[in-house]
Amino acid sequence: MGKKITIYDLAEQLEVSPATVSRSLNNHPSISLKTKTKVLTAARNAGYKVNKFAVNLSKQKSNTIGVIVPKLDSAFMSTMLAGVEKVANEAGYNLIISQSLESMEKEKMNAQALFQSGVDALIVSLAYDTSSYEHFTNYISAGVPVLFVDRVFSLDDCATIVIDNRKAGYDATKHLIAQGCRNLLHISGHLNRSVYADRLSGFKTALAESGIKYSKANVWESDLDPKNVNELVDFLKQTDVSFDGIFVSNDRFAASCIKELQKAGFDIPKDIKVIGFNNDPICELITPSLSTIDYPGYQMGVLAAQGAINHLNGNIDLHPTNAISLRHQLIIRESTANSFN
Amino acid sequence: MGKKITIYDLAEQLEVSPATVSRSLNNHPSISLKTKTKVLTAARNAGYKVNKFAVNLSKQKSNTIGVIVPKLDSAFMSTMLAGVEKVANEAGYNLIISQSLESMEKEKMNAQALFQSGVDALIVSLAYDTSSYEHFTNYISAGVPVLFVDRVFSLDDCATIVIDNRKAGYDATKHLIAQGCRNLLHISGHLNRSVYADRLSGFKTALAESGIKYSKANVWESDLDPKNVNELVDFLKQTDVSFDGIFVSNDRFAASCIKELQKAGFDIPKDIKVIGFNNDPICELITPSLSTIDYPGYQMGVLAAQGAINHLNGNIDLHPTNAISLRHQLIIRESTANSFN
DNA sequence: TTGTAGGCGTTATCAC
DNA sequence: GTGATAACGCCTACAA
Repeated sequence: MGKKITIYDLAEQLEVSPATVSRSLNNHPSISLKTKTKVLTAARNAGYKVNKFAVNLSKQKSNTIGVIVPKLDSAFMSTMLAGVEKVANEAGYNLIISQSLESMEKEKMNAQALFQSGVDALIVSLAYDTSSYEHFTNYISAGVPVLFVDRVFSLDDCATIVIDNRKAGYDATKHLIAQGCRNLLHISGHLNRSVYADRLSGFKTALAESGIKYSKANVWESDLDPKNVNELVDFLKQTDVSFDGIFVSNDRFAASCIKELQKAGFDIPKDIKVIGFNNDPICELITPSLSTIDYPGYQMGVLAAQGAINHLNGNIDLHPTNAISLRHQLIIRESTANSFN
Repeated sequence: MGKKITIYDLAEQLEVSPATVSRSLNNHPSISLKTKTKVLTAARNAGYKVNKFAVNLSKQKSNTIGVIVPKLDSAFMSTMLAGVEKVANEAGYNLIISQSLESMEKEKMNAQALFQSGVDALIVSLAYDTSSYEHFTNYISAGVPVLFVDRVFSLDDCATIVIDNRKAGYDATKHLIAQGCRNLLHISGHLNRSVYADRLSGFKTALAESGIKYSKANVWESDLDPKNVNELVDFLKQTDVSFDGIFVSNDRFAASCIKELQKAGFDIPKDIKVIGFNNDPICELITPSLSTIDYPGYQMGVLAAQGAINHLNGNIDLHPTNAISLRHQLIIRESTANSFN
């Protein structure tokens, strides 16, 4: 454990001032090539490492971006984060990632901890039950940019990276209808989350457009936790309505539904067609394979990080609005097929 | 954006010294309750927030633990990280999480970035192809504790949190044998990773114990990326040996295998029984459901974080060795059943 | 119990 | 092109 060597040590050794050393290290324009290289080699030989703590204090910034996501264990989040990380690292930023585990309380704590630790920007995908945004106001009033991805709040001061969930919900529903479904059920997440509210809205539009009457009985609001899939299946077994098409706002839950419905004697897709959302790898592993909506997690991460960094660099965002919307795609598989062998 | 308020501001306002303010804020023992509360309330009213940058510089520590994992998108990693986070947060530590995406190069870069950013400890689960540990030596020589979880290096200076993979591999194999399998194939990850080497070792032991001859033909070394499952299936279709039992070192890959084998006309478990590893949620979603080995991700995370923090607090570790091994569990499901309806 | 003053390692503003 | 020197905000001997 060689003792830390500082710019003062180098300065002394080279008989120049600490300022010169500092400037050389950061290749400041007004420094002669000669001294610069002299300093650089000396630094390398001495095994000099900048002390980030000092840099941070001096510059009052951490070169760190905080990220809060509901859970880490989905392919969507993983790729989204890979996108964020790529851009962030290239720009010299570190990431502090934390998961709210779908709880607003935890999200609050994380937000506070990240703020305390001095992140330069915050990227958030909201927890299931987050209902207020007070835990972000200190960021906003401190001028720390907050960007939302996927599960967003629409705050004037914050950018959002989303897809057109209304259209996606519409597309999914339309597909079910095109496959002959008439008694549709939409399994939604918490309607506080705009992603779910928007998908429901698209669902309604599709029904209306096809002359299918909508009532509250067509929606099942859920926390989308596979643990609770049985409540739904019990309901489906009892209900008078014979649903023939289900649009689930989440692949994992859709997969569980299918499995449990099969256990309960339903034939998917013959009796009931099912479409999910996310294009999680699970879609291709279950039987029947799951139709779904695909959307670009990596891209969303890239854009979020770029947005943050642009803001930090003081670049003017080119977008007139601060909401970026990406394209989704309907993926048709077996679970919505008309005849499935 | 109220301007930052510092302990000097409070000191001036209260007509005490900055030191007193500092001590009150950190409730130093030698400070009168009266002044302490006075300072505390004043701080609250003024909306005082410590400046972590200054604290870090002063203390030369960041109160941050770095974590590097291969990928974030598995249930195992997510729960492991939840365990780490719980313990870390309770002890006042933040987490910087990054994913190596199974690449040693990325792992190196991450390790370096985290070191630069001054983490107080590092928790690592190694990438698929990591073959050297040079990128950790600067930690060790700087006295920063490095702990490995699950996919570990056995370095003298580093703690490891693992399960008994040898025994787990043995148990999985024994189960296949007990179910009547005689021509066994083990699909392993990279044997550089001790987890996989150990499971293979257990596999061999089980074979030997049951009087089944082992040859290299009984092992298929793979990167366990579901994208490459077809190579395996092609092999299984061509080979003369009619394998009747497969032990896959990873549930996701096992799930893909099952799906592809089914497409190729194999009946699972009738023709071939399959057991995986991890107890990923996927196990219960595929058909047939997947037998596997369960192991305690959350616990492992907790222990890793505790180990790190104990070290940082200078507590003497109670364990005579620095390798902690946790218990695993065989989970029997349909994919290894003798008669499956 | 409280105050003083130096240190933590860099950066940045002036001068020269 | 380079050098002093003052921040940056907090901690902590050492004094009082």
